[in-house]
Amino acid sequence: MSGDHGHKDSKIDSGSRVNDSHKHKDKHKDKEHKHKDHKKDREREKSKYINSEHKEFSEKKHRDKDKVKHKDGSLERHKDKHKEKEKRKEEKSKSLTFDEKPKKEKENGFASPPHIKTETEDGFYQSPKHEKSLKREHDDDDYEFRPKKIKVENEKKAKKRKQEEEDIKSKKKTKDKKGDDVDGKKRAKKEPEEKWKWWEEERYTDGSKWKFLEHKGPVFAPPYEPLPSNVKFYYDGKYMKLSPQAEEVATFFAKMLDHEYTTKEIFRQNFFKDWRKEMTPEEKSKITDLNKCDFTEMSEYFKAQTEARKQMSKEEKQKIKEENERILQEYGFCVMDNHRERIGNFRIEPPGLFRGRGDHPKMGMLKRRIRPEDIIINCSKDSKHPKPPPGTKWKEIRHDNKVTWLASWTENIQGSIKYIMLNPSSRIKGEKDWQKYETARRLKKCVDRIRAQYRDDWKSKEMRIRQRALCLSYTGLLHLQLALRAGNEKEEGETADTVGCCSLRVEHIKLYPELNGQEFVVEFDFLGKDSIRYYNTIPVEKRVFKNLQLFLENKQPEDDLFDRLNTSILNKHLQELMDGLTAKVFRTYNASITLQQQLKELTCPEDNIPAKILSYNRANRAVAILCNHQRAPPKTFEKSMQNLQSKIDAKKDQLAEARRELKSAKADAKVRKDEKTKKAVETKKKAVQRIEEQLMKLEVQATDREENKQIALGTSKLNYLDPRISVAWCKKWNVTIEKIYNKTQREKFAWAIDMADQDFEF
DNA sequence: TCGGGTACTTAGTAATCCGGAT
DNA sequence: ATCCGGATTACTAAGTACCCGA
Repeated sequence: MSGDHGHKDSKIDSGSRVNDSHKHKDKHKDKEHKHKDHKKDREREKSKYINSEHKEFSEKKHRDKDKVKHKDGSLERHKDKHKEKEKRKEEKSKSLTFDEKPKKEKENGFASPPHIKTETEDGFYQSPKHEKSLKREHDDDDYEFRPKKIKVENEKKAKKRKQEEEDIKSKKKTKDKKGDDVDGKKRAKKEPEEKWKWWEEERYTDGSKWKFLEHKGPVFAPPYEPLPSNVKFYYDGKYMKLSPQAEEVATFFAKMLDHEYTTKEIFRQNFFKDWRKEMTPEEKSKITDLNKCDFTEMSEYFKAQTEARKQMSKEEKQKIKEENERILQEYGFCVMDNHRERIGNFRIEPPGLFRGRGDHPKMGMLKRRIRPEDIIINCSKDSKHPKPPPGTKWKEIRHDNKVTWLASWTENIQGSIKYIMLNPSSRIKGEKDWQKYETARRLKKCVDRIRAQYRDDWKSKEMRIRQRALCLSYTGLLHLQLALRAGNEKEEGETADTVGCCSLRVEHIKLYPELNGQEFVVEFDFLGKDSIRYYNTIPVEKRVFKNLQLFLENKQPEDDLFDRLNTSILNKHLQELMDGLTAKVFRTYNASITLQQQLKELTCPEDNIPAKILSYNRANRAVAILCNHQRAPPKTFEKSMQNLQSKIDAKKDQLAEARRELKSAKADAKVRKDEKTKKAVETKKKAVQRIEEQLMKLEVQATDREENKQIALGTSKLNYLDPRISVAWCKKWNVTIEKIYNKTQREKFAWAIDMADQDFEF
């Protein structure tokens, strides 16, 4: 097995997509040039100060992380679209070209996080490419694959690979990692097939994603059930019977009445506009003011329904559960190349009101009901095609094995396409994931080269090269150090105003020649993906600072910071530096390398298991902070902390009591010296120990939770951390994998769990 | 080069599940 | 048996990346 997945399958067969003659024309092109002076009264304030030296996490740092509330409103953007566009065009035409080959000399020292150096020094695994990739070769990298153990497996694999088209059921596996048993039993019934180790098999080299694909199509949202007649809607205080269509849309609003969304003006406007489209002419003429609409009875009705659902008897609940399970078994799986694979989202999104995140101009719009006529089915020709519901037709059936989706439709809010795809545990997702980490590992090997190069180019007399280096230095700064997202352009007025690296505007950074005793400090403050605030201050080299100053010159706050840079230019350039390198690889690389480094640093060999896990979580946390993965502090957070604290207090009392007992038992034993009392002493001693352990466990838990208040670990764990690092760590310290990954995660990372041994190095 | 389109990953939150405490 | 709260799962929005044709 080689990790040397060619990373651009999609490129291989460009243009060969079947049937791309289908245009989806229902795109929303009616963007009235609305004013975008929408107030940025962002609902999110959960921003957090991110320490610039995120690399070194000490526990203290976690505890006294300052929180900076988002006092905002300052980032208003008043743009004249036309002017803006023209300006852009003009600037783009002067755009830089990065046509030169990178130089090779090194001169390190760009404010690089220390760990990176360390990492690059160990040149593990010289083992040169055994098994070259099936796809294009990469200029250099020996993809050190994992040492011996894996090599053995490679042989196994070699044998297997012939069977390719046949049903390959790898007999013999089931080295159950303890704890899997439970799952094992459960699924054994449903899945006679033993766990398939796709990672021991050959990948497609022709750009196809599968040879055979059969599924039953998606599950549609249940049809609308009109309200009982006693649930009434009032307009201007008077009862009014709504037509079914209008009523349905009204219920969407009624269901959200408790949510603060419904108080927002944009939401209300959008909703009302779309609602009116569903009304009969009479309704339309009557209902002209949303403020006069009274949805409370509907709202009450739905609340009662929810309540009733909760109160259902066990049997009823069981029945529902079984029904769901049945649907899952029927529609939740497909057959792809001889294997039954779980589908990720087999249900069509039900109609409702669009809930954008942050300050979204389209919040409240009606998300329409999707019908079979909207659905494109993708499956293989020779499969049993899914049947549309009686009396309906699919929009189209195609057989495109260059893509991974099973069904798709065009959504009416943004006009984008939605897909039904496989679960992360599937081969097709897993391979991609694995490949992603291999690309990041290749970056690790040349990151020093990249850094050295742009530093060198910087000094170049030649303007062109210098400019290229500047672009790169932002890469160095923004991607390597800060792990920012790339920052694609977005259509204004279509989405919330958020930015990433390339789309940063002048108003998003501040330069301080001196701040808190540090020289040349850059402050970042902007809203990123999902309108999560990113705030960070970081000292930079003088040269970088000066260049940034230059960039800010003669610009308005709402101008682009990097006016000649966009993700496409950036990625094109990165591609030249390393095959498969794109902006997002830096995030993956950064996250994984940080985890590995933090684990090394934080894990104490003599710690017990809970303490080790705390260390793991802290390492994970370091990454989450780096990547700015935040969450709203759970509503119940304070209370749950209190509960935990009282548990700890109780435990402490218990411990004191146990100690007293032990003492008296000892005294007793001294006097009496018989077997019985001796035994009693032993028992008491054990009790004390046990309680001490429990106490310590609770305290660790409290620390962990406190530190986690507004940081979400899940996202990085699932998307950025090479699972093999975690697996290796578990093996090294004898921590069972279940402590780190839950069942779903174990399924997703089955490949890593199976293949990584404790020596794995990212 | 630009806009449009497509495919796929990454993201936070809401809903639901489930197990332990009462 | 029920209730509570944390853990898990479901959901779907919001990103990245890259292709294509004019």
